Amino acid sequence: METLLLIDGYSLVHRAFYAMPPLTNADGLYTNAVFGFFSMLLRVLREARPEYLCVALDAHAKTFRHEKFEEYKGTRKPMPEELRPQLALLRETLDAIGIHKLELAGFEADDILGTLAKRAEGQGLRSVIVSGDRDTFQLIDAHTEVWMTRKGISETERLTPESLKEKYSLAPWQVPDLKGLMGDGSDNIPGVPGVGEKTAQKLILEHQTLENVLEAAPSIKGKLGERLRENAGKAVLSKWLATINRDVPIEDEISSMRTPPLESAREPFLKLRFVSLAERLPKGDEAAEAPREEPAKACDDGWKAPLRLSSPEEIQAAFAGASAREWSLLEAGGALLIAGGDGFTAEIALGGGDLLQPGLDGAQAFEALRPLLVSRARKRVFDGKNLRTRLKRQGIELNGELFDAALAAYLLKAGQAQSAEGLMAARGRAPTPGGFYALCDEMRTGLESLGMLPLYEEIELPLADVLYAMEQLGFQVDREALSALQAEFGAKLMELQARIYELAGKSFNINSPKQLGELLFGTLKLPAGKKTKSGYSTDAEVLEGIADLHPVVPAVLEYRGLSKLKSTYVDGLLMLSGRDCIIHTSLNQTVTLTGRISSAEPNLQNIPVRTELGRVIRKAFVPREGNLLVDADYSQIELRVLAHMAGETNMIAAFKNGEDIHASTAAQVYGVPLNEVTGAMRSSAKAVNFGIVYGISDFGLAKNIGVSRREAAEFIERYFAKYPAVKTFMERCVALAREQGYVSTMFGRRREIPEIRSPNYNTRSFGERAAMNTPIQGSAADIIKIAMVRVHRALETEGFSARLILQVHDELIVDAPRGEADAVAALLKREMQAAASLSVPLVADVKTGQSWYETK
DNA sequence: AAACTCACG
DNA sequence: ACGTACGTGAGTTTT
Repeated sequence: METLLLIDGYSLVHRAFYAMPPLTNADGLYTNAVFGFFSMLLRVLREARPEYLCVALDAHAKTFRHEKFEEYKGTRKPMPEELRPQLALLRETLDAIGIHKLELAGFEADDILGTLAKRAEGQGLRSVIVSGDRDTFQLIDAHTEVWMTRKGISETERLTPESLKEKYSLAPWQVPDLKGLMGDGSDNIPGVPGVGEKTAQKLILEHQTLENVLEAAPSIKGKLGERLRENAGKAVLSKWLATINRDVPIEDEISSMRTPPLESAREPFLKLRFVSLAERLPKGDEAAEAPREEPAKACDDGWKAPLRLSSPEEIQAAFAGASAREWSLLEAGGALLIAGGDGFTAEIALGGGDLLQPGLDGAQAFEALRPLLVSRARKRVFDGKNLRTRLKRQGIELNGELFDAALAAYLLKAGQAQSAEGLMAARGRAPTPGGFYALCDEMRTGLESLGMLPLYEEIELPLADVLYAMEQLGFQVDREALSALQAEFGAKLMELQARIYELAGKSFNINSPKQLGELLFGTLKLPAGKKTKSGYSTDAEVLEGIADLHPVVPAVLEYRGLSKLKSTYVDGLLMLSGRDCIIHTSLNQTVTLTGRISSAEPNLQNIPVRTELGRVIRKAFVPREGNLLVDADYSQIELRVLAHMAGETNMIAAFKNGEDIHASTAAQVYGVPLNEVTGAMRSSAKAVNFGIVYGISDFGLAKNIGVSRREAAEFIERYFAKYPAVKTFMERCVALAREQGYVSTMFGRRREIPEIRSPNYNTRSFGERAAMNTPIQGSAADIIKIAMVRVHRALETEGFSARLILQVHDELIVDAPRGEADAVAALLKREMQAAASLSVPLVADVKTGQSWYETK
């Protein structure tokens, strides 16, 4: 019988941490917990010899199932500083070895273990669960053993139904009942106060279930009976908390969790300086070579053993007669992995400094590969935009049609940590050249079966080239204007600082929420508003609430605003613009859960605009010499998408008539003619429209517009009465997410929403709002991506030298020669409005200016 | 590394 | 009884 080994990752890492002396490696990194973990894993692997292996992790340090009992958590010790970084190290190392790991927001590792063990049984497998948590005893059955760590991690005790009965006089299913009575301090399960292990065991032995115990409580005498009666509710909840959920929506198949060859742990171990562990791995030539070929065989793709190339000459010779029409090219694990469609594979060790392999540096390797890179052959890569950027620096153009595994992986499942090694590991492939080549086939098939090939081929893949061009071109800034602002803001901040110290009667760090809170709510005794995890909140909302009570408060608000502007924007932009006065942002295509792109280093999608003080920063964003900025933004694209997707005739009519949508909503909801809508009415209608897009809740709306929750609820009700199709649409989004586990956009993009099935109210509610928001935000993102590809192509084919330089979610910015500006403005408007055909018009407004400030 | 705050759509 | 608006990235302080 085949075996599935299931590891309770964090439980063991914790045990290992406290069991091992606090070792650091040569780099000063704490690695004791990771070392202990793998030491234990190697031992268990030798004993269990599992065909399949999976490490379950809690998605968050905090356990969702227990959030309701925050008040009991006072006693929980915070995670030691030496441990926290090791959790990331553990994940990395698991990925590097190719060990399947699983974590799911909203579910604990226990739940994942329980679900997989149940599934394994259905597939005729035996399971071994390794954990330090006695909660897992409830998972024991005829096909499932639990191996409990002993004496730290140096031993494990194997538990079967028989040994559990013998040792604790307990059947596995009674474990939650027992915990319901005795509680569990380490897991924040309260239990019944005054009932410990011994009493709980006695009670369960006598009555079998918790419910029976409580039923019998009235006739139990003395203090014990009294406590049971008083804490019945707590006990029932504790039992529920201790019950492991065995129906977690896990997508990964057990078949994808093949135990990797132990040899693949050697390099990661050596990297961590775990020399003794590396030596415990199976030695000898047969062990070193066999696993290299085995996974390729398992993939049945007929790969030859990889050529190890270590000099430019070898590389050139190896590729001189290359004939494959399609290739894969991946930098991973310190090597360049290359496979050809004809079965050829090669590995080029990179990095120069490795102990085992001397290796070339990346630039040398790419230079030697130049003929292949510039050829028209098709290429499978991971993150083509990044590869292009790298190659550009050494003057190599990447030609040929690409398959981009990073984009494919993002479409298949947004939000999972992205690395080629991780992807291969998750699908049970060894990190070999052939493994990557085949992975790309698998992902393409995956996209096809989900109907996402058009989204991939017609939107994301061409968009990557557009984004590459935008990054390369960059946005010009007026450094002198920024320097002037730097001086101006700096001087003003000095003045404000002096005034604040005087008003406060002492000097302190105004940027420190802690010190500011002590001043305002301690020394000055001003009324504290919200609290944060660690003290009083001092955010703008709170400060505005007490601004009239002490003159230092408005001064602090002003200081805060100015300080933010100076450090984030003025100083930050000056630092990131070189002498050429060009800022190159990174436009990331695989970050957001909804399909938007994001901008970083610097983020040019959050340059101030809402206040005049901040807006002046946009005066420093200018076109190139002799050019103008042409800026076009979609008008109300999300609400138009909503009207279309919901098929809400009332709202569609308003858009068709070219009405001011917020005023129109106000007229509907307040039941007055359009011309009698007041500013206040429009403004609250606008807030409701926003709320709808975000996944409405009366609480959120009430907070935003400052009315009672009841009034907000009535407002929403009236809104839905006037726009019934919107209500139906929202309900359908939530229902779909619950049933199928994901929601979709107009163009077939998917977002998985596991939170919607969480037992935790907050987590679940979040899932519901995400289910309502994502189709809207995501469809709008699809549309502007289509527009970008269209605009980029139109500019090229129509012979303009104007080019796109930035996107800000519903806005496109083009740097255009003066003479082209009017034609480009028309082109932008035309292409953006034609990007999608909805049941409402798509409207884009275009403005031209000498700076970004002027285009608003 | 995490918390807090705040800039944008 | 509970308690959040959706999606991002960055600077500063604190742990």
